[in-house]
Amino acid sequence: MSNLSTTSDDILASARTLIMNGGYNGFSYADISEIVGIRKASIHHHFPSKVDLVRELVKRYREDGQASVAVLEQKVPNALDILKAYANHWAACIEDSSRPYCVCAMLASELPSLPPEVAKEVTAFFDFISSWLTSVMERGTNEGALNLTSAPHVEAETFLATVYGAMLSARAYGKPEVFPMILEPALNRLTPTVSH
Amino acid sequence: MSNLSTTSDDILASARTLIMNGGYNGFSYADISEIVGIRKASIHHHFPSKVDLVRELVKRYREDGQASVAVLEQKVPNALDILKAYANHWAACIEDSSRPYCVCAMLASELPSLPPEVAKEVTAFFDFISSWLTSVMERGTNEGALNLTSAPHVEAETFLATVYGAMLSARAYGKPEVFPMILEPALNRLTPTVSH
DNA sequence: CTTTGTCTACCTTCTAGTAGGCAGACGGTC
DNA sequence: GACCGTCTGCCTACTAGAAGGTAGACAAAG
Repeated sequence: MSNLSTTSDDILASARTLIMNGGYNGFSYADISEIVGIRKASIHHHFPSKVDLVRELVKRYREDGQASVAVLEQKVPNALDILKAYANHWAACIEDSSRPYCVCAMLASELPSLPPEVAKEVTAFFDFISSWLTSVMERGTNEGALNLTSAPHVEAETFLATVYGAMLSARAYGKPEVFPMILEPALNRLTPTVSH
Repeated sequence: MSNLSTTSDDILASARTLIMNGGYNGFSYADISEIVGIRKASIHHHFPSKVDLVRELVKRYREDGQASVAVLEQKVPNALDILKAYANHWAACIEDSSRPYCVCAMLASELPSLPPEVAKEVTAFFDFISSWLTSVMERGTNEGALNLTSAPHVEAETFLATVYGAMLSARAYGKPEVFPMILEPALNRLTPTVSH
């Protein structure tokens, strides 16, 4: 296993945590420097500018998401179970406060004030999640695993908005349990009625 | 009409716009200074510190919201119509990009890194909106104006999450039309079936 | 004659970013 | 195996500008 974490990985990991908490303007190279245990100038060696750093961070965040989704699709055949797994992923992150907020949700809310190179990557992330969820909705309704009341892409956007809205509410109230409280009825609504 | 805008009102108004775009750490006294046409030091005369400024801003934002809600409740008797009016308010703000994002949604996402005095006011805003929406849901289901499938407070949180999630999506995609696209089916779901 | 609102001038700390030095690892040549 | 240049990663030391904030003067209004 050559799974040793490199310094640049450590830098990206600490930046991810910092952005999750305070957004793009809420952290500095000095903050990363303290966490990683390296001097500011050394960070510039790995990522010449802050834009380079965050652009790379979001790019990897999206690529990791794409990889996770691919694994999930292979392991879980049922479309409803996929949506549940996605919701549970965030529920767990919020519950144990390991990653209680999506980096791209944070950056999306700051979009208008973000450097354009970073903004582009953030938009690309949302395009990815959106088209993936749409494909899950389409497949699920075709296979009878999902009960849709609107067009698949509308259901996909609704589900995404519910997840991200619930994430924000959990943070605003400081109550992790708000997330599953909102997601449970949302998933029930998508569950086909078994008996009839 | 003594509705002349004072300097401190101008400061608050420009700060609101700046926070809407880039959050708490995304603006400075220098930015306000440029917009209002006044020196930095003069802003400190009105609001000694940045915390004072934003605390007052959020406090007024909540008070204005409470006043608007009171007017709405008096003018519109039907609970479903109230929810529609609330959704339409945001749809209009997003459409004409006058106030395309809620100040408190912006600040809530930054909550962990916010000065505690500001965080307190933001939390108070969400508590207000939440309890208001819960009361609307309760009244609506009692009067037969709303069709709820979960407990009133769960429906309230779901509705709030949908609105704020849809706001984020509209911003992330740069497409205002995403907001009404998500809200329409959400409101339909709450509409009682007329004939049967 | 005090209060209010503005100004200029300044301070300290933090910001992203740069210049240049130094030590060790890598790879090739004799 | 000894020698040699290059490359990598980190360092100290520095810069210019922006951040939030202060001191004190001034003018107008009550």
